[in-house]
Amino acid sequence: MRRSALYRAPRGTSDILPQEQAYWRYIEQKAVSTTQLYGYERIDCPVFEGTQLFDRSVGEDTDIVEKEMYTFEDRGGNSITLRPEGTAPVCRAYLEHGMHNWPQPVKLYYLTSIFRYERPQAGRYREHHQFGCEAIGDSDPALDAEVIDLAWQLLYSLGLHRITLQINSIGCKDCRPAYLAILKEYYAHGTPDLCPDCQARVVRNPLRLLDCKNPQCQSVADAAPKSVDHLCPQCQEHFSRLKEYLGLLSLPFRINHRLVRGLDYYTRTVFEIQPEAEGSQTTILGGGRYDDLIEQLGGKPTPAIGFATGLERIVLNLKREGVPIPPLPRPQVFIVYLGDAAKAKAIKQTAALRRKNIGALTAPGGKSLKAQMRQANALGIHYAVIIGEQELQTGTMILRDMTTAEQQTIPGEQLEDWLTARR
RNA sequence: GUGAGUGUCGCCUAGCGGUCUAAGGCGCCAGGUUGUGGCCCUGGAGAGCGUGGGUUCAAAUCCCUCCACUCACCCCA
Repeated sequence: MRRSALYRAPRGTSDILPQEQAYWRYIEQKAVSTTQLYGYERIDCPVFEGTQLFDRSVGEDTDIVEKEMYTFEDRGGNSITLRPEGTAPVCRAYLEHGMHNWPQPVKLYYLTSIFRYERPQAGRYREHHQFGCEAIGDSDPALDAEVIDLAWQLLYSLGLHRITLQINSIGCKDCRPAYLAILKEYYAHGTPDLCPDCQARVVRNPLRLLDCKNPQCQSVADAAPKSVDHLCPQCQEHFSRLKEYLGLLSLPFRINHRLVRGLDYYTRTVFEIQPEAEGSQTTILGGGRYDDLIEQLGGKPTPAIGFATGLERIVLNLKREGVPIPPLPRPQVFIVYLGDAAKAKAIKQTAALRRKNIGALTAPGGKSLKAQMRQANALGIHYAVIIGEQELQTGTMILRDMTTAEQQTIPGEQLEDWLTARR
């Protein structure tokens, strides 16, 4: 038993410890710098929203709304939900702040925690973190291509090279009903033994029939009518232009006729990026167009497209692929002292260096010289400075390079310059 | 919601009915002469074996309960 662990992080949540932070900082920095290249600006929305926002946008028949939301009543009696996805809040903000008056499309990115009540497993948590981009206010397939390009470049530049891009078009509100009718018709005939889930889907959410993973449904779904064969002329045009633009960008995409997504708001373009490696959590990044969402939320008809990617899954894949991660910066110098007079000097010197933006440490407590040196070494500090009686009297310091074990004595007043030169 | 697996010091692991007042490695702390790290050596702190119950003369070791965690299904990032 862990006596020290009377309290534990709630199921499906985890502490991101210092030794993991290099991964997170790496991804964050790359995400920020990459999106800047495409003109995105950051937005941070509240951790919770009114429950209705998600009911309306994500779709009441989706798993997320049906059984995965953290919903509760606040003290004022309002139904509140911890955000289970990032797009709806951004759209809410778009409307609330009149962003339709900004230059269109409005390009926003977010980096936040997401909450879903699920059974945790590898790459799936109750609290996880998503990085997402939304481009709101333009329907040009060139924008679709640009967003997909951004998603691809982000993952690729992180060092994930063994990835695949899949796209599909699931039509719009004009042509999808007819397609769904055809799909239902197909499933109504000649489909002897569907899994129980699919039997329910035929009525409730026929599009989802296509991505059923149940073996007995595979062949049926494979041979099902394809959405791309039943697009209206506008959607057809949109999709073929998209493919053309993706070609221009040299993005190696594959059309997956069975790619549909689990949120109801998607229209036309949907896409996913998956790692080539085996594993249960196949989707590392997913997104698509949602041309009707803003209108559904009470705005004017406003086309939009976006994607989101799970940071935990990126970390998982970075580790699996053995991608080298740049280490986080450490203090440059550790000041070691001998005796009380030297300790006072060390404290002053450490503070002075910090005020000059040089990371510096000194050991609290009455540690021996040996212990201080050990600590400097264990922390991976590049330089040690030693101040003892002799140095105090001569106004010098011993400067030791911990990586080469070379050391020299320098005048104390030169320390700052010396370190600055070697930063 | 369903299924499978696991549960011994901070981490990893040994022990599989008595020799366990539980062992080792990593890590941590302190030393290895007088002012110096990494290797090496010595010592120290640190668990009573997830929980409750049962079987037994005897349980970390067998059985059951519950709990937790992990993995997988579903779905999603």
